[in-house]
Formats: sequence, C-alpha cells, structure tokens
Amino acid sequence: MTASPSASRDMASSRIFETLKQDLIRGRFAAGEKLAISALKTHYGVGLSPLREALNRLAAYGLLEQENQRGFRVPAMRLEELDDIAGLRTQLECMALTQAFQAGDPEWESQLLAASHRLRRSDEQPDRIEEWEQAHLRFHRALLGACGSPWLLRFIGQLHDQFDRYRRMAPPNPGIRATLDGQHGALVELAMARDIQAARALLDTHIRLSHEVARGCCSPSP
Amino acid sequence: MTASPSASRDMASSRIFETLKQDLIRGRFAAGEKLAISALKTHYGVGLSPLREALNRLAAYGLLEQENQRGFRVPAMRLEELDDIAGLRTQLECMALTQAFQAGDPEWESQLLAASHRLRRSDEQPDRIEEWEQAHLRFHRALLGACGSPWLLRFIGQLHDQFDRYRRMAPPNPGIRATLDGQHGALVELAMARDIQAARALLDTHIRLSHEVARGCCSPSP
DNA sequence: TTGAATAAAAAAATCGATTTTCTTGAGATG
DNA sequence: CATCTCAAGAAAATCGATTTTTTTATTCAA
Repeated sequence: MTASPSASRDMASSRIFETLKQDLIRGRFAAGEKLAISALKTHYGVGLSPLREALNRLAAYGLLEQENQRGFRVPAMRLEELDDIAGLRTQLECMALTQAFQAGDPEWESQLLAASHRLRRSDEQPDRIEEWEQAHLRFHRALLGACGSPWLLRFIGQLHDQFDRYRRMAPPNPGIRATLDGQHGALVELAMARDIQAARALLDTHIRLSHEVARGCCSPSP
Repeated sequence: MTASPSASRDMASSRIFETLKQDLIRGRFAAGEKLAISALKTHYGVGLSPLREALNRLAAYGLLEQENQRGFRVPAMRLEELDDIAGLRTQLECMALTQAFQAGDPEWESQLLAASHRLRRSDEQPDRIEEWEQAHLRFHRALLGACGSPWLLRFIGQLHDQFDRYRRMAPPNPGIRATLDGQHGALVELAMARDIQAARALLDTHIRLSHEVARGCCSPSP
C-alpha cells in the first residue's frame, strides 16, 4: 500500500508542476517577478525539460505569463483583476450551488459533512496553515461537487486558485476570519435543508467578505 | 512592415501550439486517438522540445489528455460532455451579453458592425470554410468583447473551442444553418437597441440550435 | 487453451549540449 | 549630453542522444 501524496510514479514534470503551482499560490515568488529558469532548475533539483513543460502548463492555466522569447513572469497583482476574479467566482459558485442543491444525493451530504468537520478541526489549529488551506479548498469543492458540470467545476477551481493567490498575499483579519469560519458551518446547515435562496445569499456574502480581506493584498502589511 | 499572421518571430512551441490547436478543433485527429509524438515531429517538422511544450499547454487547455507515462490522447467525444459545454456556454455568454450591453460604447458598436459585415460576406462563400469559421468566432467575440471581464471572456473562448470541436465533427444541416446565420444579424440589431431581454433569449436559442446540430457528432454521416 | 513470466521492441520522458535571442554596457556619433 | 551601434555576456529556446517506462511478442507451466 503505497499512498504518498506526491508519488514518484508521477512524471517529474507533473511533480514540479504541482510544487510550483502551490508555491505561486502561496506567494513564494514576488508579483511581477521574472523567473530565472536555471535558478529554478537548481532550487527544485529537476532537469530543464520537465521544468519547462511545467512552466508551459502553468502559463496555460493562468498562474504564469509567457513573454515571447523572454521566459516566464509571475503575473502582477492588480486590484482590478482581483475584482474580476471575485465577481466571476461569486456568480459561478452561486450557479453551481443551485445545481448542487438540486442534484445532491445522500453521498454528497455525507462528503460535505465530513469536509465540514475536517475544516472545523483545522480552524482550531491556527499554526497549521497549509492543512487549513487544504481543508478549506476541499470544503468548497465538496459543497459544489454535486453540481454535475465538470467544466463549471474546472473553472471554479481555476478561479479559486487565482483568488487564493491574492488572499494569501493580504494581511490576515482575525475578526472577519471568525465570521468566515462560522459561515462554513451555516452553509452546511442550509445545504442539508436545501434552502437555495438563503444559501446563495450566504455564499455571495461569504465570497464578498473574503474579497474584502483579499483586497488588502496591495497595501503594506504593518 | 511585416504583418504575417504566424510570424516566425514567435517561438516554435507557440507556432506548433496554434497549429495543433486548430487541427484538433477541425477534427484532423480521431477522437480518442493516441498521439504518436515522433510522427507529429516529422509531420509538422518541429523538434521534440517545442512539440512537447505545445502538447503540455494543450493538455492544460483541455484539448488533450495527458496520461501518466503514456503520452497524450485526443479526448473522446461524449454527448454528455457536449451537453455540459453547451449548457455552460449558454449561461456564461448570456451573462457576458448583459454586461456588454451595459458597458458597450460606440467603439464596441463599430467593431460589432464590422464583424457582422465580415461574417455576412463569409456566409455567401460556402466554399471558404476556414474563413467563415474565423469570421464567426470573431463575431461572437466582438458581441461579448465589451463585457469588461477578461476571465469571463477567457472561459467563454475556451468553451467555444471545445464546442466547435463537436460542431465541426457533426454533419452540416443547411436548414438550421440558414436560421443561425440570420440570428447573427438579429443579434446586432438588438445590441444596437440595447434590448437585453430579447437579445438574451435569442442568444440562448442560437446556442441551443447550434447545440442540436453539434449533437449529430456521434451519429454516422450518411 | 489459458495464464503468468519475461525478453525484445517501441514509445515516452529526461538529460546534456548547442543554437538562437535578448540584454547590457562601452565607445562612437551627432 | 543624448542617442546610436555593436560586441560581449547572459538567458532562453531548441536539438540530439540517453534513460526510463510501457507495450508487444514469446515462452513455459498448469
């Protein structure tokens, strides 16, 4: 039973893709920074070919920009783009929520309860940020997972990654954060009751509030 | 003044990406087919590295599937997926249409009229399919281009490419096609009048009708 | 005949080196 | 003093060869 998360069965290009993706979302590179390919090569200990393939995939995904013969660059942080991402995310997630409520079966309810429980546990461990991030992402995926539209879920996931790049750059706001944490539980209750109207309103508020926090990404963190 | 469309200033990987993308949408590869990389290499006359980078980008874009250590495969045609693509495309395009009508300025109107005119000209030349396809794509882009959301436009473009792969595989239907052609002109009129309600209804019908045609992709063409 | 094991062949992924392109800065020119 | 030219250096893109993995073909045992 081999169950390592980043199995070495995967290709080097896939492994470095996932690693770089996480590092980009976590903000380990400066916004607007030009990536020095040979530096990445030595830093991550991979060859040139798999590295370049990963960079190409990330560019197609929207987490990097490729300039003509000038390599790759981390996209700049633009408040205007964050607003676009957040607004569209709200609309797509509300759309998916409605469909998930209509199509959700008992298995979906179970998965949602499980994801909600894991997230609540992570809320209590403020030092384990990466675990909370994973639990949070999985919760939102579980909430909408039953919507029945793979393409909608794909786009929502892509927007979520983009959004998180901004949110994780912003200074934390414990007050708002507590509110957001509570909303996760409330969303589950509304899901069980299939209260579409209230749930849409709450999800809208939830993303809008998170958007407000993320908007701090461009101010200096004191 | 050098103005070639596929300038050789571009990297080989970008050129082969565009070429392969078009060939995939045009259905030059069988659905489900496994791509023989060395065959592509000789057929397109490119090296291995730029080719693999292009394949990786296409996989991230959704026009290819990458299997773990087994290369790349053309996605199968599944009616279920076409329905997903068409349904989501309808919702996203109607969303963008509303925003474009609200934000559209005189420049947008001009571009739309120009694109509409080019498309009507292409309608009259049934032998030049590729030119019509380009004019058609540009018309739909012009219609929604003023919506103000780059991410929404990105997703719509991606869905349009996916949709076209199915539509171009389906046998043509001259009757429906004539109706669809007429709807393009009607959409322009409604755009000029900023009649959001009617335009949304018409765009919905337009995509639904095109969807019906595309659904023929899996039947044998007699 | 079926099924497992394995060796040969084919294909994919990766590496190391080369070619091409961009960037930088010194020196020439107006 | 600003601007231009061009060569040296750095970086990116590409090529050819090697390594790894999968697929196919074959043999042997049940």
